[in-house]
Amino acid sequence: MTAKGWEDIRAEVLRRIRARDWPPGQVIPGEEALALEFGVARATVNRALTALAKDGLLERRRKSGTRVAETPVRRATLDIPILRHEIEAQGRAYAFRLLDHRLTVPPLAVTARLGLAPDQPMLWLETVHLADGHPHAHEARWLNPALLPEPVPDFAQLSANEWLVRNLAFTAGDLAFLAEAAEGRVAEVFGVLDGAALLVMERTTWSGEAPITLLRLTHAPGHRVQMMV
Amino acid sequence: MTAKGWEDIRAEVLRRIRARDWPPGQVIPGEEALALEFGVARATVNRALTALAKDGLLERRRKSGTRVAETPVRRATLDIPILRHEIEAQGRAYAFRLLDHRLTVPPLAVTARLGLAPDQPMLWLETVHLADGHPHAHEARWLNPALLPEPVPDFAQLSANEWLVRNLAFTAGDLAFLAEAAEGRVAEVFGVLDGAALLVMERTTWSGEAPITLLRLTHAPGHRVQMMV
DNA sequence: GATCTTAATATGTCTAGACATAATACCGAA
DNA sequence: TTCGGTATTATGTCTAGACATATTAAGATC
Repeated sequence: MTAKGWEDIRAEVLRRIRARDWPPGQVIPGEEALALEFGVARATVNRALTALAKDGLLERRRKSGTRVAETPVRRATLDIPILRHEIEAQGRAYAFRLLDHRLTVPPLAVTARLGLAPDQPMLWLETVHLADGHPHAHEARWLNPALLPEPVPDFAQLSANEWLVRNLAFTAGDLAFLAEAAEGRVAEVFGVLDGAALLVMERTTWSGEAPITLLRLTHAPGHRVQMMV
Repeated sequence: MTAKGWEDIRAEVLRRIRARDWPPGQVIPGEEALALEFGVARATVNRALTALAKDGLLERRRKSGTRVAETPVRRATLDIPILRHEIEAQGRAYAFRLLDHRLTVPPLAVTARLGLAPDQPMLWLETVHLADGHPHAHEARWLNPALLPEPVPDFAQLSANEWLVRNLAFTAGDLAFLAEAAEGRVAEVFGVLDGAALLVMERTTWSGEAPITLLRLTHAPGHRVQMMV
């Protein structure tokens, strides 16, 4: 076992985990011991183990040491694209149409989720994104008006998403996928019957303590969101 | 701007990117220059920039230098849980029932997707996962029998997913989410009408060149798959 | 002008040693 | 026994310097 770089060490440790030389839950030798065994500096071992820990295969704690994760959690990563780029990357023409926009008091569920006062008005935007003229996704968005400049940008010209990406830094956010039956305007946009199964992506973003936006993106029928593991 | 650790430097560089001090596409100062500016060693700057590159905010190339990514791709990570753990973590009782299992030739779409000979039989497993006795997810799985030991594990006792996680290392895989209308046995399992919108996770995994399994996990109505950004 | 060779350069990684920090183990006092 | 304080320990991070490597730019040759 001639280990030269940190990736070799990473690979060898991974092999031992998979081969059950170091079974789940077991504490593995410390960095110093491994550095000695592999004939490298401790920093090199550290880099390899840190990488494995980031991938969820090891759990590391000061003083306790490093142990093999009980449940080898697999992590998948999703690149959240700007819709325009996603569509143009497929060689299709992108366009969008702003269906509705107004300042209004959102439902309680929305303000509660964002931690805002229940009677505070927010900017409501409803947009349909088109690929080669066909509806690709329906976007329903609540936007915190406190974070917008005066005058408010013209979201009929520049999509809210792109404006946000370019102008507001977000520090935290979460994202969920769910399936929902089409109804009302969404069904109408996609030209499907009420009740058709559609994939919805829900997203909230925050700038420090201040909520930026709550977004529901309903995809066209049959759409798949692909991730790499 | 007193920068002490690599995370401070990461934060400051991020701030400059967002503030458009360094606009998209622009080459930023080299590591040596930044190390000088921040009063740290080059390795510390390297760590910060490497982290930002992994997050998709910078693009780095030897000799060319480091530039701000044109499209600030956001990456979300999904921890793919073992269903039993996910359910038990919510304080609910986990159980599963094997509805069907047999060795049979899969449809063409399956063998084509996995790159196997079209007439090669595979192990078909249909399972329902229960939380507190209520159906939580319906699992339909094709499994490559060439990778199983003799005798074949008893998947009525140990769920196929857990057996795989524990015994087969996979090197690659992909994952997709889609919405689908309930029908047949799936509708029956969840006690919903045909046509109800359900969230489906499709997953294929490989061990080197050999496909391991193709899985369709249909979630209970209303289920949300949550990710952190 | 076109192609091959060579030098220059920014990032990638390693080392040896040092100090920081979190978490545990130990021990003494109430 | 229980509660705090203290020592110990493994990981986390930094430094200064070095060499490796990919890639581009410049130069030489045909």
